[in-house]
Amino acid sequence: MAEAERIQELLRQRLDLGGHLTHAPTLVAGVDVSYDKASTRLVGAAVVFDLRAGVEVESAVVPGEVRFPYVPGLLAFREVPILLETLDRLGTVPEVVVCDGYGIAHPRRFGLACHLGVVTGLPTFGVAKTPFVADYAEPGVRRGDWSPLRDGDEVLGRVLRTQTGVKPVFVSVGHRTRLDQATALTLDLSPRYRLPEVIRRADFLSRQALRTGPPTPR
DNA sequence: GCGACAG
DNA sequence: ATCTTGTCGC
Repeated sequence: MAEAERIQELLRQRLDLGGHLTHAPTLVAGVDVSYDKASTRLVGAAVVFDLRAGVEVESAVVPGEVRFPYVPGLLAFREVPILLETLDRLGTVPEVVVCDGYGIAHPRRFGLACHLGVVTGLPTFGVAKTPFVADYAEPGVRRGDWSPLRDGDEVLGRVLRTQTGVKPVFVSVGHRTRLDQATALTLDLSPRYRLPEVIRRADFLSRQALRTGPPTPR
């Protein structure tokens, strides 16, 4: 595990926080991984949406095996392998990838979204459901309201209200994406529910494959 | 030393 | 992540 932290440190040197999405992206992908509590089986899923047309373009679902334990701060080592395979199955190259978890708002400033971004070279950002690191004040109650996620002087992300009166999500940039873009995209992708549509869909597909997938032993 | 701890 | 029904509220 000390080895993983070293790799994390090396990859972090390739993180691009200055670049940004050229303009409003059209093809946006969402990725997620589901696990089987009774075995080492896991399933990765990626869903691509055409934001302009407002429709799902395609999706990919890939089964695999757990090869790394869950350790807070090292989630990427557990999920990136299957996510790379999953993204490879896509027929299109998304302009940005939304991850279920954190980007820069991480103990060593290199969460899942940063790791996946550096390894793929694609712009990425993370949308997490629960707090991890950094402090914050509860944002306003209206959709679109947000408050900074901060650790001392540095702003690591935003606590964003995607639906009025609903618990907020935690947004942080991963690679080649700006916080304001990640915020706007998260809202665009969440017109009806708390989480981005692409994440909800990827979660659904991976979970479904986990249920349907196991060949019934005889 | 103790508690916290993305998914 | 995963285990899990009903129930409160709009």
